[in-house]
Amino acid sequence: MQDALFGFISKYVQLTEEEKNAIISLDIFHSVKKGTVLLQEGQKSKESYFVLKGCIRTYYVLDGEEKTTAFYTEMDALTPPCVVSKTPSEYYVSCLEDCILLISNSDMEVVINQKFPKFETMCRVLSEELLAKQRIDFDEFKTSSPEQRYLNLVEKRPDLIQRVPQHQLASYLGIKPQSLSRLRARILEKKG
Amino acid sequence: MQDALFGFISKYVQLTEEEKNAIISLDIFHSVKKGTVLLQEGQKSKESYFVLKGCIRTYYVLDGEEKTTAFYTEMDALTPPCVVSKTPSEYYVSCLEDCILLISNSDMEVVINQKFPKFETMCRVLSEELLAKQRIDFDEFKTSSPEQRYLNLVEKRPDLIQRVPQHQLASYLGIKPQSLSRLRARILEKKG
DNA sequence: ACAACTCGTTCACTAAAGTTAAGAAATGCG
DNA sequence: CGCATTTCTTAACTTTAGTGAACGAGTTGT
Repeated sequence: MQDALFGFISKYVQLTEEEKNAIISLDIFHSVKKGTVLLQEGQKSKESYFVLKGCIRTYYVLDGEEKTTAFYTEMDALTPPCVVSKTPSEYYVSCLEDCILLISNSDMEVVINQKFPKFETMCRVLSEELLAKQRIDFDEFKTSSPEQRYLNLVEKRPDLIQRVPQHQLASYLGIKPQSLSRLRARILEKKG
Repeated sequence: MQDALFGFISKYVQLTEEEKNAIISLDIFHSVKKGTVLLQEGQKSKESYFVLKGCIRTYYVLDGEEKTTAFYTEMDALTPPCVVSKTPSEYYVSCLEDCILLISNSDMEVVINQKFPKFETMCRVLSEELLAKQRIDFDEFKTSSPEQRYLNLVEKRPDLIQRVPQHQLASYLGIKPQSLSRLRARILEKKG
C-alpha cells in the first residue's frame, strides 16, 4: 500500500530512504469502514485525505436533502475548504466504501514542509495541477447539458457509474434522481 | 500600482526590501488595451496573469460559439491550465477592459522559487486557497438553478453585472442569452 | 448619413428538467 | 426469513431552458 503512495509521489519529487522512513513513521495510514463520516457540517478540522483504496464523497445537506458534489477515488487527494479557511465545514465527508486512507494534519504538514522543502514543492505543484484540472471540469460542466455531462462521465470515470448510487450521481451531475433515470432511458432509446 | 501588489503579497509572506526590489526588477507590470487577446486556443504558453486593474475573461469557442467560463478582476490570479499541463491551450484569454496586469513566466518562477523559498510557500498557500474557493463555487453552481446562480452573482460579484455584456454573463451562468433575459424579467415581475 | 453589425429583448414553440406521487426492486436488519 | 427502508424507475403535470426568428437600440466603419 505504501508502494502506491511512493509511486504517486515519485511523479513529483525523488525521496531518499530517510525521507520515506520519515513519512512512514508519521503513522498516517488508516483503514476506514464504509459509511464512516470523516467530517461533519459545522465541524472544524485540520485533516486532509489521500485515497489509497476505496471511495469517499463530499455532500451538503440543503433543505434536508443530500447534495453530493464530489467523489474521490484511488490516488485522489482532498483537502476540505474548511481546513484551508480555518472555518467550520459547510459539508460532510463520508466513506462510500471500505477505504484505506492517508490522513494528514495541517499542523504536521507545516513541520514537514520546513524539514523537507521538497515536500512543499510537491504540494505546490500538486495544488496547481488540481486547480487546473478542477477548472477544466468546471468549464465542461458549465458548457454542457445534463445529458452530455452524463455521457462525459461514462467516458471519463466509468467506475463511478458502477460503484455509486444513482441518486448521488444525479446531484453530482447537477440534476434530480428522476431526471437521471429519464435521461438514461432516453439515451438507451436513441441507441436501440 | 506596485503597492497594490505588495499589499496583496503581505497577506501571505513578509518580504524584505531586497526581495521587493528583486520582484520589481523583473519588469513584469504591463498595460494592456481592451480587446487584446492574451492567449489563443491551440497556443502554448508559460504565462500567468495577476490582475491589478481591469478585467480579463477566459472563453472557449465551441461549434463557432463563444462560451465564457470565467472573469478575473482586481487581485485575481489566473494560471491557464495549459501552462500547468504544458499542452496547447483549450481556450482563449482576452481583456474585457483596459488592464494593468502582472505577467509572469513559469520558467522565471522556477528561478524565483529556488532563490526565495518564501515565494514558493506563498504560491503553495495561494493555490490551496484558490482550489478551495473554486471548489465552493463549483459546488454552489451544481446545487443551484440558473435563477439562483444569477441572484447569487448579483449578491457576490455585483460589479460583473455592470461591466460584463449579458451574453457573456449568460454562458458564465451556464445558460443562453435569451434565457438570461427571460430569467431577469421573471425576477423583476416577482418583485414588483 | 447610411449600411452592416452587435447586443439585448421578446415571442411562439419544442425539449428537457423539476415536482409529486406511486410502485417495483434491492438492501439491511431484527 | 420477513418486515422496513432505501433506491430506482415510471408517469402525469408544471416550470423552465433551448431554439429560431424578429425587432429596436446602439456601434462601427465607410
